[in-house]
Amino acid sequence: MQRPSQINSPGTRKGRPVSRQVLADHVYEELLESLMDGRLEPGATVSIDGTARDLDVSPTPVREALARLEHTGMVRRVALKGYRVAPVFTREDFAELMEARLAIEPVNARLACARLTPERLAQLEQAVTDLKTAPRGPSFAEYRDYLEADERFHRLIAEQTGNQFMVAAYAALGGQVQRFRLFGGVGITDAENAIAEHQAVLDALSTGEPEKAASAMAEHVRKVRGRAIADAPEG
Amino acid sequence: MQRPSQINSPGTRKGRPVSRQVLADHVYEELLESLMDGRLEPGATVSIDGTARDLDVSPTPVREALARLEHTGMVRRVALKGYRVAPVFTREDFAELMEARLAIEPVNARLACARLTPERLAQLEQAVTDLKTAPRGPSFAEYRDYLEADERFHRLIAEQTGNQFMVAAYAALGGQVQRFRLFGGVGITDAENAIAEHQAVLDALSTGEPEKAASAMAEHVRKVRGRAIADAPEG
DNA sequence: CATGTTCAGATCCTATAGGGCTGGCACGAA
DNA sequence: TTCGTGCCAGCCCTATAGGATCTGAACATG
Repeated sequence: MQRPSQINSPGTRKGRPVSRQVLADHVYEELLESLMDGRLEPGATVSIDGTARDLDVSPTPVREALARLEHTGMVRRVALKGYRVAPVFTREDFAELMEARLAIEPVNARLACARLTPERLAQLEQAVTDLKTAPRGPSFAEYRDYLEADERFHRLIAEQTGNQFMVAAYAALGGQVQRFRLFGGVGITDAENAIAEHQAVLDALSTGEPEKAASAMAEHVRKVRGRAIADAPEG
Repeated sequence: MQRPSQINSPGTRKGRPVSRQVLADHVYEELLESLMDGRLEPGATVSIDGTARDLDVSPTPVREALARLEHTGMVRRVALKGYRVAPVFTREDFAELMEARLAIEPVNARLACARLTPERLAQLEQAVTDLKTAPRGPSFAEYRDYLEADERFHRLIAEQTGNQFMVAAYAALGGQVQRFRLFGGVGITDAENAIAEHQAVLDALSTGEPEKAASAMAEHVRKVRGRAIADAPEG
């Protein structure tokens, strides 16, 4: 084997990392990052052998990583032909996503309200703070942190429901990823408004008002949809 | 290679099957069936090499199939330790599932109502018919068709929303599978009631009443929850 | 008896080899 | 010029080999 043990080199076995890494995990994260950074554009083919060469591993772990990615909808597979990055996000896709978020996220907000713990609340506040302080320059890289904080806020609320299935349902929307893929299709010109809306949701949660949190979340999603459609460069 | 080409043997190349099979797909379906039939019990280890031997294939396609299954929540993986069938469905898990279904399925029913096509309606009617005629004997095998028809009904409604994300969210609930895994935890003693409730949803859909369809679906889920809790053998 | 060590078999994980198919290019014929 | 044919490189897919790691049992030690 060419790469004996970058992971867990024999000399450093003290305490042992809680969750050891496997090459396929590394490949998975690498591919995910490429997808979110836009280095892999929608429609591009993702060659198994090619990716293996790029990352200097064998095709086996790449296959495993891609099999997992396929289930997220980020890449699509055609038997005996290989993987492709999922096609571009159309306006209709966006409308569908917002419709689905509108069905799920207000419920999450309501449920989260009941089971909110102080430390969880602190995490939410941190996310909103990060939203406010994140740079918002013109390039993609400068929006990365903003988008990450945005996604983190919504994901935290899903997790705070304490309901594994609501988390799974939220994750099925491509939470983390769709947000990134939207960039380019609809620019982010609504930061100030969006921050205020997040703050409103947070306030309702911290004061323990479930219905208010739900309606604030619903309003947020609706407004995001409205602004995005207004900003959409093509029709 | 031991198994030269069961698939696409060179002699039979006429027209070519539209979607050729790959060994990993076959393994995936085989494992899924084992899981649903209960041959693989919750908590049991799923050995990669062992499965490969059983199915007479190499470990490579087995790894790929398991990587896909992991993302469905049916099996869990621990790095360097292997895969296990997901633990048993507890009462709390069940409560969470119902809570999530209550958030998602009525919305699906409402959306489906708007976009219902005649052929789609026919498929729904077929599902309800199958529910009525399926055998309901004492053993698991005799409930298979019933459970399948039940799941099909709900999945069809999700698909009829025309919203890919609602379909994904529904699928995230483990639609197909959780139902099967419940067996043993909560018996199916409510067939007659459940059929009537399905019929009510179907009626509302066929007469084009979105709100009525949504409320009928909500009532159905709530009643399923109620009956299951009443039937639960342990608590 | 309790606890730590050693060892062997099973298992996971990765690399490599090779078969089969696909797509593109060159080359030649109409 | 255009079309058809053959070749070749690249890719997907599966099998196999072997190193790394885990597990459980036998064994030794306090």
